[in-house]
Amino acid sequence: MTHTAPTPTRVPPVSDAATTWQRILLLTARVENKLATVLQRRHGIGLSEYRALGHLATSPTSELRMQELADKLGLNQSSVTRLVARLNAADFAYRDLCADDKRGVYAVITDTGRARYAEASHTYEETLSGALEEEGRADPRLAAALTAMGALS
Amino acid sequence: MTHTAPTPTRVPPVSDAATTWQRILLLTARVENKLATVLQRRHGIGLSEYRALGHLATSPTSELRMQELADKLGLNQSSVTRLVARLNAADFAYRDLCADDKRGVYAVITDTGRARYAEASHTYEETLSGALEEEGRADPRLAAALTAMGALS
DNA sequence: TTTGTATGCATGTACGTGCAAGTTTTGCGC
DNA sequence: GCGCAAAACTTGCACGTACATGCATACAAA
Repeated sequence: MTHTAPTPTRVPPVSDAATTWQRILLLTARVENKLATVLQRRHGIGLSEYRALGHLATSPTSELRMQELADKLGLNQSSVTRLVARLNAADFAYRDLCADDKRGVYAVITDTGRARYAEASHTYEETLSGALEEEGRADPRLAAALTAMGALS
Repeated sequence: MTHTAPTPTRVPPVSDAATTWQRILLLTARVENKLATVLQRRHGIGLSEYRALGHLATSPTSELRMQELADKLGLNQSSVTRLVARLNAADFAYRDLCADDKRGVYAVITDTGRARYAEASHTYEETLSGALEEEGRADPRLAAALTAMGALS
């Protein structure tokens, strides 16, 4: 008889769902990376900063509670505390205490912040749709999915 | 005539592509978070560790060059240096020098690592498909897109 | 061989984020 | 009114990652 090597654990095969999920993650990583790089180079702001400004700028009152902003960004409270601190340091936003609920804090966008966002949004939109089109060309199945979701026209 | 407030910059509307992209990001954040939490709680390993083990385990030689691993994971080379160091500390992998190219380093999975991956993969696969189904139910357009890509059956 | 350049990693450092703990305020039951 | 849990933030700390740099090796040209 032949020697049997000390059998290493059999590893179950990777499912289609997991494989596809990996593709999705690599896609988002590439796109997010490109967005971050371009935004930083051309406008000197990060991705979270940009998106925070976007939410604040499109708020009817130009302000948002910290927790609201956290939810919209998919970050937690403490991250938003520091994010708003950075925006404040750059004069893109300031903190304002709620009169009615003294626990609450509003993040309010400044005109400077609004202007910076307006400039950057052109870059952001262009870069995003460009990147998505490119990804779509490289993977027709992805293109179909993105179109179905409204990210590609 | 009426007073005109000091006109703040007009902010261009957010495109459909950007809105959809945000939905995709929030989706991936939720799913990745759930995966990370469950994997950490039930098996004591992080997401990057799990995926690295997966790539190593499914490699025909049970090993990968550092840079290869970085590409597959969507991380950069320095992150992988530290990732493999963590795997090494946990006895899930070890570093092996290439004989032919003395610059090169292989990350090699151990039987312990392979076993841990095999255990965790059940959890991972279940959690992933569960999360995707749930997301799909909450958003039919997303369900269609995920199905088109092969992530949902 | 020697020189110059590229490749493959490792290390120092900085940054953004999450978690846990702490503070202040609110609201509720009594 | 009083106590007390919950809510809204902030802060300390640790972790994972990226970028820049450095080092050793490989390769090509002279």
